[in-house]
Amino acid sequence: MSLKPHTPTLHDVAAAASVSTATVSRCLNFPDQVSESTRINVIRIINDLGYSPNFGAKAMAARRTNTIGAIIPTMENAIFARGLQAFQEELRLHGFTMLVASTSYCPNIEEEQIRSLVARGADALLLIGHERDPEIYRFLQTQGVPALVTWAFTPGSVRPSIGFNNRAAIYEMATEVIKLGHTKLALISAETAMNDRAKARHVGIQNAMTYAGLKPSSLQFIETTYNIEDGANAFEKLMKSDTRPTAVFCGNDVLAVGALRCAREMKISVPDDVSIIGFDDIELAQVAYPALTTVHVPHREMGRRAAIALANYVKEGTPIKAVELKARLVFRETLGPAREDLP
Amino acid sequence: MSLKPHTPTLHDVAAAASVSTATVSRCLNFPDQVSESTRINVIRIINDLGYSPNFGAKAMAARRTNTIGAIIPTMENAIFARGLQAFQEELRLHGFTMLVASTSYCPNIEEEQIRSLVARGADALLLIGHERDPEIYRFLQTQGVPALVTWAFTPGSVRPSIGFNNRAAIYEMATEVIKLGHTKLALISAETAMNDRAKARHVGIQNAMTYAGLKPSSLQFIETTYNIEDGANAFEKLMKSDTRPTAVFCGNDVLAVGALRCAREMKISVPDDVSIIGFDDIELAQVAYPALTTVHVPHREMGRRAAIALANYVKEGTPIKAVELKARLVFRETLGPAREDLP
DNA sequence: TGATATCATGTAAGCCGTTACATTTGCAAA
DNA sequence: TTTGCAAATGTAACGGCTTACATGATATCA
Repeated sequence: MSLKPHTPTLHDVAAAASVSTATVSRCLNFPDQVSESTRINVIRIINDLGYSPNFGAKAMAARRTNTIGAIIPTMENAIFARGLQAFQEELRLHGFTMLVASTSYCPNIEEEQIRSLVARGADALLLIGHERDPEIYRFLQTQGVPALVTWAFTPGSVRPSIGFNNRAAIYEMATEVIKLGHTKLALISAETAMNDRAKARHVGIQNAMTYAGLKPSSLQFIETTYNIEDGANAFEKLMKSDTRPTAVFCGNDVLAVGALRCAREMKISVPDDVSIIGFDDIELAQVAYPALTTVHVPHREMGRRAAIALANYVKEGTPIKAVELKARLVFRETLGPAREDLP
Repeated sequence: MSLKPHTPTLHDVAAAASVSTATVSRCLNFPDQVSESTRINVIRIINDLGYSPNFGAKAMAARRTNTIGAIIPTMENAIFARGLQAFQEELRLHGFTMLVASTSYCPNIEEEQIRSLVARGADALLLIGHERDPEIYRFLQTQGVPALVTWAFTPGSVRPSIGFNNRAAIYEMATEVIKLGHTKLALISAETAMNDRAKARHVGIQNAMTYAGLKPSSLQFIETTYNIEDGANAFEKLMKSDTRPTAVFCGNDVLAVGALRCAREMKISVPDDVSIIGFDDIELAQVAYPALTTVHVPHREMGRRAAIALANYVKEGTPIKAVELKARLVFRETLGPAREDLP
């Protein structure tokens, strides 16, 4: 319906400059293959006409888009924002453009987005976590689109990934928590279906409990979606249960902040009455009051490394090799020793 | 370098199904124009082959991409996230896909991104704020790509926009602040160059001061980038100046939260010693402690309306008409009466 | 001076879909 | 059986760009 006022094409430029389309194309893509005089002339005409190459046509002819797609669960909170920012910045340095899509943590939408980005000609894909329908990996295979998994590093996984060991990181934290005398633990988690990170964190805590002689089955476990509100609700439920935990792990900082808010509303003192532990260490964590004890994830580093690996792979075919980064415990103010006087 | 294992094309599907490419195309785009038997057969083959249409080719042939681009200053914080989410959701309902790009508040990058999205065939663009090089508007004109401005509604502007009146909103807030006895005001703002929203907010406060008989030039004004850290630094500077303000407006909630953190570190009580006012009302504002008094921006509504307007324009040519939404003052805990006993 | 290498430019064949238009098929009515 | 029409399918042009290959012009050297 929007009747376009004839967008100028390569042809138009070529005609106006009295050269062939090939020459114009070369002016744009291989300037030094063209004599200076023609180049200057062509460039001038390009500007005059307001010419802009048609991406689709270009992609089709060149069979390359210099585009890398990133598919993340959500843009709503800052969890992936920083890593993505770094990814993009690094990609840019290598001459690539990033295309983002988000899935709302829904596998179907993820599949749709993957297909969409592939159709759009993404030269490669950045994915979060390993776990997804094998059909999808097969599809990527047929389409010849390499995909790199981040935000997770699972030793011995088939596919290379750049990330950290979710299980080990939370295991370490849980060990510290237990050392402080906590025995009644709870975890407010993301839904673990098709989410290997969430699963790994669940297992990590249980491992630590087992190691410390606690019954892993005593870990109170709530799955929920990732909003501040959800964190608050889950926390409230825990606090009202008859086996009130003394330490609450949260699947991420957003949930933890929600829990914190709920505690404030319920006049439950943190960390005196209950400890709260986050995950990710996004800015929110430092700003929260009391400041959140959490697991620091090397977002930027992860993004940067992923960009480099992917760029090199697409440009030179350098095989992608897995990289394990370290998550780090950050002790702030929401973790304290367990109260002894509770029922 | 990445030698692709021949991605299946429409032709391949057609050959395998012993029909023409036209028929396959119709199976995908107008299923009811095809007999059930062939359709089923074709679909099966499409799945077998893992065929996926080439976006570029499709765009070129159909001269339409069903893609709408959104160009926002940043994804790092949540300011635009919610609005964008709503924009995308609504777009999806209308059969469009959203492509996002961010500019880091840099006009050059913005121009680059606009060109990139146009080249990618965006049927329309969502832009934040009015102010940009007229050259860009001319370019969009030549390319026949409609653009809709949001996050701002400037009465009497040439271009239709869907947003709120930044000046009026902050004017209202400033009036309330002044009513509480504050006379020494400060504003921690985003850089105002090429940022009409920031400018409008600056002017809005000054207007309110003038109206109340205060000297607008007495407004202490700091321009900075948008990070928590920046908010903290700017706030510290203000608190150490000899004309310490009693109320500090912040260009957004992120800066305000930074200011809040700094106040805590400096043992300055909020709102007893100083009031802090945010802008946007992102989730952060409720979670902050003390909870932030701020200006609520109708993010989701804005995103939704923009999506509807753009979708209808692209599909049916319905002219886009400007919509003014209302921002709302939200009084929480960081605003209190001015202290009288200060020097 | 003629042979040859070098550089700038042109020609035209794709890349992969969509769609206007043409053709074939199937079936009901005459 | 023939005619007529609608439904199903096919044919092929086109969209904008890249690039292998061909051509033409200049410079280099023996």
